[in-house]
Amino acid sequence: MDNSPNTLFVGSLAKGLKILRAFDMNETEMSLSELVRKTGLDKSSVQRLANTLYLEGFLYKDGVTRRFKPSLAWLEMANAYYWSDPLVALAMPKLIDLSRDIGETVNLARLSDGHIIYVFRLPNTRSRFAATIAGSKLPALGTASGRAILSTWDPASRANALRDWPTYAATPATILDRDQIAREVEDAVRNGYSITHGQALVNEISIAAPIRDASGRATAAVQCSVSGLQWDHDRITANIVPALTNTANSILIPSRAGYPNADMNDQ
Amino acid sequence: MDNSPNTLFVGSLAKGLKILRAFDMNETEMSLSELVRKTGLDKSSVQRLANTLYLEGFLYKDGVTRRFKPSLAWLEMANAYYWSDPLVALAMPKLIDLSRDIGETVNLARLSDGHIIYVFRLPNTRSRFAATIAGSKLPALGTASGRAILSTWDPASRANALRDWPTYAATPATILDRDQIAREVEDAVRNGYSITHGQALVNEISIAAPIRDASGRATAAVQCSVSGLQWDHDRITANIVPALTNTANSILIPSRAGYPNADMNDQ
DNA sequence: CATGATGTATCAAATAATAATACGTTGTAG
DNA sequence: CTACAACGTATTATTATTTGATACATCATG
Repeated sequence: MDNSPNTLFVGSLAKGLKILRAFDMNETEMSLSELVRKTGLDKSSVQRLANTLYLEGFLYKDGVTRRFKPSLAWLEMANAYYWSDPLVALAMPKLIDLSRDIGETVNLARLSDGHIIYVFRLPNTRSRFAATIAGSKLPALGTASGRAILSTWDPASRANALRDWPTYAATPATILDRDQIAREVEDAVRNGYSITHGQALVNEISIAAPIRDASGRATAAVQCSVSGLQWDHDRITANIVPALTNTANSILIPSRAGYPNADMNDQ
Repeated sequence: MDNSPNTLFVGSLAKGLKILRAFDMNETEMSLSELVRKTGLDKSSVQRLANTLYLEGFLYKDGVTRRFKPSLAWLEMANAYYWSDPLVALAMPKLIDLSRDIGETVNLARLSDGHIIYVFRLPNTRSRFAATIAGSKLPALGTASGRAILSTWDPASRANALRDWPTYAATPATILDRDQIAREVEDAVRNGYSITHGQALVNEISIAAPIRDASGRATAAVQCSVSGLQWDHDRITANIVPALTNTANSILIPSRAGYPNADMNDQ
């Protein structure tokens, strides 16, 4: 496949990871042959690799159906991530306060390769399941968080992102026109926050404010999601935006002592 | 090491996983040589494996310090887990309601190999960071959730667990005496819930109710954590316990069509 | 009962991972 | 200012490990 024929590259490990990545929202548990189909790997390889993952506790295996699925070890990995990302510890208490304040769902979003990943979420109302769990991934250009982040970038980087980042539809209302998205980002530059209607879920309004680093540039955002059936633009501007932007602005990312602010996560 | 000399076992993959597991609460980012020390693997192996994990996007690498740390891919794995565990979708909306009701932190806890893993958490008050992030792992016998779960087991299995499961201290107040823990479990059998004081965090009171499957046996629990400085036993019994047990009882795990209720996760 | 799909087990062949070694850089101590 | 130690990186011959073809077992279907 895409194996670098590099001597510093362990193909078997990469194949194993490919099996881990085969599980997602749509494929929550898979048989051996389904894994073969989805990964494109050899049957024998999948057999050995999946078995290894099973023996190592990274996959559960149903004794009856023989199907594999993710194990709780996957959550322990998330836990290790949470400890490793300084922004999480920094933002968590403030987002908890914000969540209590406005009584609506708030999220911490991070940028990763043109996509937004929700790092943690504090749901306050029943909502679509997808909107309540961490680790969800969306094209950044289609999210309030992505646009809020972009609004802090210099014009050149912004233009590149607006040209290169992916866009695909999540709901019928998803905006795919890059010029229109560019205008939304311009709005965010002026306002200090971004707002979207039904981009990820129908009738969901998202409001996001960027979390700037010492240089003023953002790679993360605080996002609030509310129901379009219960909130209109005026009430959002009055009751949510101030608290949201305050929260985002109060999160001060320390530039690493000795080094310029190099962030491992962004871009 | 502990390699099964099995032909269905891929050693390189297992070593790669060992590197992933090296990251935890205490070691959030590691250099090459730190990884060598922590994993016990050969320097060259770690070099190749870590490099592979980096190329595959499972580790970030700081360009300046050359240190590795978990990537956002670890959260995407958590996301796949959430989709794969039917209990999560079942419990999430009810826990959100519960969280609003009582205004305190509620968790979904799962049993895994004598330990409790917090599957998701809905924090409502600032608290110790460790208590706000998913994927945390604690010895089941030391947690309200673990005891609530055990209280639903038949006496024989319960006795085995009380004998075999690990116990180690998380706070100075942690109870390590297995006879005393057995009495706490007996209390839970009578009451339908379990309550602990300062077992995981100082001054934290935890209350947990078991989530029973069709046979009446539990491998998961709803847990609520409150501050011992603000809550006493009476108020907890009056204001939290009813809502908590109601919530837990309202979560009905469907036995899989055609199969007896075989759960891949437990024991 | 035959057929096809799937999970499991085995084994010879050779590819792909190994670990020793050497090199370049950085930071510290003498 | 030099020497040394610690670390990350690169290279290579050797060999062990992974490979994938094959065969067998089990189960569901018509």
